[in-house]
Amino acid sequence: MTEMVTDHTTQWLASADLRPTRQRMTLATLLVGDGKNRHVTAESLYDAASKAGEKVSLATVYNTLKAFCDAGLMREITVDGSKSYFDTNISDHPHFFWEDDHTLTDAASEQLEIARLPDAPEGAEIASVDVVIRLRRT
Amino acid sequence: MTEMVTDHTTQWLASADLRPTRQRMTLATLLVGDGKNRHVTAESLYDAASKAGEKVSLATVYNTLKAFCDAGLMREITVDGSKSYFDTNISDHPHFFWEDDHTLTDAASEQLEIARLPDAPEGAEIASVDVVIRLRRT
DNA sequence: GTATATGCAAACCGTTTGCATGGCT
DNA sequence: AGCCATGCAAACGGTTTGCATATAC
Repeated sequence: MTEMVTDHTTQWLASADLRPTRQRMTLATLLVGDGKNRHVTAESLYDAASKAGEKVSLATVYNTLKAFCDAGLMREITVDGSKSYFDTNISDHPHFFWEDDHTLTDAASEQLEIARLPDAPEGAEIASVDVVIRLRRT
Repeated sequence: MTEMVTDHTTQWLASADLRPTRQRMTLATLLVGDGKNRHVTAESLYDAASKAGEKVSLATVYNTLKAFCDAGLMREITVDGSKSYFDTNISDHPHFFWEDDHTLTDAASEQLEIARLPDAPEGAEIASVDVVIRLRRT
């Protein structure tokens, strides 16, 4: 009888029909291995993989993050013109952006209440509403 | 007796103690000459100046936009990872981002009502809250 | 005259791509 | 076997910078 054990990370990849290659498993484990949400840049994830002793090229990190986003497993967040952030939390929620160290964290979506939103102009519909709360350390 | 005429554009520069050089006057006129708000990228402003027959280098457009932002005359808006947008409307207000043609327009701030905002985490204070409403043409 | 702005081209940095190699099914 | 993923290095696009020249005050 075949063992049917599939951990969280394996399932995460399988749910998007992405082959569980060594590199993808490495990155996916770093991203969702512990079930927590994470915000990374290509560089930070590359560094994390390198520090973990895993060999992945930076181009593959970029390609993989893009693949994860295309597959709906992650979301790309635009907060800083100079680099891209990727979020494992794909639900609609606001973000804290720490201006001092250019870090991104989640804000609880229940704590944000938008009572009224501008109407979409003629011929357009709202695709999404991005809320970024910029923080300064006191 | 000296003529004291100072038009809107001249005053705009003067209010920020910026020397009214030919290039700055050219760009400032394109930006606020008619009193309307405008959203530009370095490239779009450079093109506008070129089409108007004015000679300004692209590097100067970048430097000038940065100078205008540093002086508090404009605001840089982050909506698209790949380029920077600059807004002549420095008041706090939400933006529409047209995903189809990567264009930025203002949304009326009176139409946005945020009833509740997440508390800033320990040791931090809210610097600003950016709201970007992404639009898709229907 | 002196400080500052400009132009140019080269440097920069994050990201993407082409192509040859290697791995998954 | 066949398709897809990977790695590398080169290309890319937006932005910045160093330095010589020109301009405002």
